[in-house]
Amino acid sequence: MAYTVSEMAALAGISASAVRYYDKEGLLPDISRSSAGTRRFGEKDIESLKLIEGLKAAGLSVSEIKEYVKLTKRGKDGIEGKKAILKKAEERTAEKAKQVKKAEGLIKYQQWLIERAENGGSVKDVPTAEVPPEYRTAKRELETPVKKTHSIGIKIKR
Amino acid sequence: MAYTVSEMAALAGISASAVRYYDKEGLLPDISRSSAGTRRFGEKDIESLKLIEGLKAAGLSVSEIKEYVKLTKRGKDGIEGKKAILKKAEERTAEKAKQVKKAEGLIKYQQWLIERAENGGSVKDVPTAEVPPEYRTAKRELETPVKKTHSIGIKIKR
DNA sequence: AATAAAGTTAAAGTTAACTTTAAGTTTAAG
DNA sequence: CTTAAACTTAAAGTTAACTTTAACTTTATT
Repeated sequence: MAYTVSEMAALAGISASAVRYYDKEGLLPDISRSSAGTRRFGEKDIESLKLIEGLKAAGLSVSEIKEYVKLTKRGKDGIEGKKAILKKAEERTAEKAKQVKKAEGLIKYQQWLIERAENGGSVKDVPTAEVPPEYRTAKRELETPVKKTHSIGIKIKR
Repeated sequence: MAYTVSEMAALAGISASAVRYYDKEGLLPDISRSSAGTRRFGEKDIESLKLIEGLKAAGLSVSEIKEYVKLTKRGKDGIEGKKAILKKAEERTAEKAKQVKKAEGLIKYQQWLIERAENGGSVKDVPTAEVPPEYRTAKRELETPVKKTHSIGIKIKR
């Protein structure tokens, strides 16, 4: 019923040093110790580690997880705080999803450009009309990196 | 027709130090210099910067972009290498897409658990039958962090 | 009891992609 | 010609999430 740090790490599929790190950072609340000072983990600590791993996979930072764990200990009083943290994570995830889509598009466009080059097409100044519609977004992104938010005074020529 | 480093940076929406960094790392090939040594960027350098930004957004690392640029200079001879780099980026992107989906699921499940707690439900030992089907994957992920690849000899109890 | 394996802490190291700083030139404007 | 603004380089700093190392102690087994 009592596990050492290495056993816990093995159970969670992470390293012992990571478990010690989480403990030091306060993500694992109230880990008991033997009289001599070695950590003794119990069943509920396994739950804690599972939650940590889950929250990490959900995109929370270590300090957010720390906060989340602290809020959990406050019971109902901690609910609003936890909702706020999850909402932020949700927004970041949505942002990442966008980036992934953009990346997919850019990669496919580059691949298309290479295919085209292999078939003898030029790589310079590819007319939009020749670009399959699904790659046009990517093409535009490669053409307009200029942040033209509203002319912040970019002076050219000198 | 000739831009300074700051002008180029403004055009690309990045910092001047980042442009100098890319130059130092060899992502911007053959940037010309004034007789006194200051960088002078031309139109084709704008193209280079655009490509760099695109490849970054596509998930390539700085060293991969360096390689990609180098391969581009080798023309047809570089095509296979470029394909390989893009393929790796494609795989990483697919992996990220998976992670994003997992994160979404875990976040939604936590939110659902909180809702449930607000409505008086317990948080400990939620029976799967009460969990909406769309959250069950997340629930399972929180329950099985154990990598049971094939018993690598995790010995418990001591 | 001896010994190896594993535990403990604090502090330093790792990595990527830049940024910041320092110390010194160059350029553009007046 | 004089400045202020911008340029240059090399080197050090930043950040997150761990990992590694060092020096030492505890535990398990023989």
